[in-house]
Amino acid sequence: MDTKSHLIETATTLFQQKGYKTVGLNEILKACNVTKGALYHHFPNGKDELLVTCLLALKEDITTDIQTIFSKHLSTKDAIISMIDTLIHSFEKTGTITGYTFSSIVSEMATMSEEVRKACSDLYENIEHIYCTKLLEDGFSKEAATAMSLLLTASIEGAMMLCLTQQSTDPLKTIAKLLPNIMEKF
Amino acid sequence: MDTKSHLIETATTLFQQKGYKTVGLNEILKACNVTKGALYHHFPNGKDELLVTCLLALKEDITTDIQTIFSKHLSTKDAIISMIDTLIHSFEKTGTITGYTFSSIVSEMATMSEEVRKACSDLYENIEHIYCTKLLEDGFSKEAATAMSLLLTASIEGAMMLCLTQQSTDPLKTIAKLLPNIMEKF
DNA sequence: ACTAACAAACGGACCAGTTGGTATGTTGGG
DNA sequence: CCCAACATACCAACTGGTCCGTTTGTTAGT
Repeated sequence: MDTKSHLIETATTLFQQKGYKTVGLNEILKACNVTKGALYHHFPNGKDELLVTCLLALKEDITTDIQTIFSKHLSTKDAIISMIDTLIHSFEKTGTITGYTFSSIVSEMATMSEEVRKACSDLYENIEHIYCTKLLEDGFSKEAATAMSLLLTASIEGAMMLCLTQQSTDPLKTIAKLLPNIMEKF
Repeated sequence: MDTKSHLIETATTLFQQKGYKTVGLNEILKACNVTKGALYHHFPNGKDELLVTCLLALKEDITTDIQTIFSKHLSTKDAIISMIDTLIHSFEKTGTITGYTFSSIVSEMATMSEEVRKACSDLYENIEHIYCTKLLEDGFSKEAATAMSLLLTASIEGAMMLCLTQQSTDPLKTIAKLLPNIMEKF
């Protein structure tokens, strides 16, 4: 394979595994036996240009991948289930999630210490617990409350990520309108 | 205020704004006029210990904050709306989201270039578009499909973050069970 | 009341290693 | 001959971290 493609593939994997800041140029270079001269020949603007190239290629891959899954299934429901299933299997196999999102690249979570991971996990647990308690007061069943509190946590967390990337508060606003409707129907 | 607290507060803010890896010790030190000797006196294990301390303190703050909001409102619905509203206002005021989540700390999004942000934004747009198209085929109205595709994107994205922090596939599994139910009721 | 002893709380120089980036040299195909 | 495609050597800037000296406050003994 040509040097440039080799560089992109290796860098993409490393970025996904460890995050952009964590991965140094030398690490990428060593991983695919390419010298600095070659890198700056193909990417005159250095690391940043390499990242952008990786993201653009990845975007195409992910989009067609999801597109394929959706064309295979009749309803959105089935497609979503199949898609999440793919994610779950990938996680169980590799121990991390790299597909269908950029967050693994812009997140340093994978490289954080166990203590840090635990602190983050504890926070989400606290939040979910608050939600769950209130939902039980609202009259939800135990199972429904548990599932719903997770949906609340996840969708708000995800909406925050979307707001940051879009530089807009629209995602949170939409979620805020939708979640009450959903809760009422349960 | 004592040096240690000062250090924690300054570091927390910087970590939230720029991400852990991006912020150097010297930057923190300069920002609160503290020397390296003082830092390593209070945090013998250096940067990592400082981060963990920040996270633990932040966890308490966030938890009690959300707890307060939830105790003020009668139903979960009202509490969630109020909470998201707080997030939206905070975003509109400061230009970024730092509250109620750790993702701003473990994410490098804020420090990424405009090109990178755009690439991420485009990916989410692609994904949402796929969802939306399928939902319209399913018979959803235009507004419902738009809102629902955002909920799907956000909740899956959030669930992935939860899986990474919890080192478990449970969040995605729960979401996979819940989302079909929700889609059917619309 | 005076002081010796000790420790906590720093201040700041210094360190090796690594970072992204550049400048120059070499090579092989058209 | 020329130019793309590298390779090599090198660079300043910065990274987190260590070491040791100094100040300040507290305690204990006489």
